[in-house]
Amino acid sequence: MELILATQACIVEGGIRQATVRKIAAAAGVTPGLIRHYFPDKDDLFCATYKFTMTEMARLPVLAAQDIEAGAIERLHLFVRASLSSPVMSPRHHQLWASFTSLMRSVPALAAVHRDSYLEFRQECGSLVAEVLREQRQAVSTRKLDQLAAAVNAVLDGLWLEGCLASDLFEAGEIADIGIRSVDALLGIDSN
Amino acid sequence: MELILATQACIVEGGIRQATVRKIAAAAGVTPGLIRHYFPDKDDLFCATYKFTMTEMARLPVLAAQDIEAGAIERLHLFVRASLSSPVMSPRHHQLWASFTSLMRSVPALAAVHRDSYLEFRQECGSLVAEVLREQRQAVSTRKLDQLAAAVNAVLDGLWLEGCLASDLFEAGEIADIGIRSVDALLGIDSN
DNA sequence: ACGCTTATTATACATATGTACAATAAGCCC
DNA sequence: GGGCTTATTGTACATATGTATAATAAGCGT
Repeated sequence: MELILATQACIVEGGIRQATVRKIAAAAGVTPGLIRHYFPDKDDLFCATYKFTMTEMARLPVLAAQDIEAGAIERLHLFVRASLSSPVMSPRHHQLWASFTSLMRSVPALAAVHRDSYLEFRQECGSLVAEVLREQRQAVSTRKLDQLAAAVNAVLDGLWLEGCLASDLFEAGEIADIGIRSVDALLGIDSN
Repeated sequence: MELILATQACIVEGGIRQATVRKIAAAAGVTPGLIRHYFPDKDDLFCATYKFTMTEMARLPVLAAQDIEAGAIERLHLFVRASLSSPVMSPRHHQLWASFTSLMRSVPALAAVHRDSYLEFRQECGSLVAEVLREQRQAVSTRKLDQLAAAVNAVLDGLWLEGCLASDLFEAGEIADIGIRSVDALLGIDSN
């Protein structure tokens, strides 16, 4: 666990390139040899760190959407706002995410982690969308539902990217506002 | 130019990690020393390759949107479809894009390239959106227009990501269809 | 043919890097 | 406390890697 946090720190500070076994060990306050005691090789450590990071990132939005008091639309809005606010939306998380996705091609295990977390997040989008539509007494085919989930997921991903990398172009909370309005538009909800 | 193409090939094949000076030179059919004759260092070669790649990717969508015969909405649709179809949307381009963005932190010059191409693409979105709104006699503030452009840009980015990485989950052309419907919804256009 | 610029190679070097392994320290159960 | 498992270190190695530089070939205008 210490090693995973140290790996995150190294990647955030200098990107994948600088995240060497030695630097990670130094950041964790141990010697390089220890890493191989816990992980068969460096890619395995990266894989564990990737998994941890994705879980960490999905936690807040999913938690926000579990507000049992709220209605479906409100829950979706909470989910969107949590996804498009700090700390989920941050240069730090983008750096981690980008670093790992760039390794998918050379490390198949990382591709599997990505696929898992992607499907999980998209399913969360799908559930929330489904509840909203049910609340609105709107019946749609599963295919249309899947497509709506993909679209909602896409807006969130895209705005998340913009927010992580160009937060200076937006005011505080503006991206989340755009996200909520966009999702409403996608689902045909009349905002205001 | 040969070197830039060789760099692309190496990154696509094995990711940034395997894109070493020697492998790039081998792919280009030259010796490693030649690279330093044209580029001060490796990061500079990466920078040039990134710029080339982004230009390459923006070409088709921008070209498609220049159809002078078509109306504003149709031009926007052509733009969306080109952005969300092969070859713009492909594992190849994703691998290139992901590799370079993961280096932004450690190579500031790459961050500048990213910022430029991002702003350019977003502005293209903005122009197309503005024309559609004008065609619809819909007046909006510049701020709202910027936000709409950001949202359209986000949907395109997000769907592009999904399509590059999970094309097996969609049928041919389905992502582009979703994109067009989503953009229509964002702009309040009644599809069909 | 000459001279100059550009293209290209060959070789070398210092260092960074992932990995391996034997040795030592620490924790813990009986 | 003895003995066993686990945690941790130190060191070594083979190799990959970016970079530097001198030497050579090629192109080309005059």
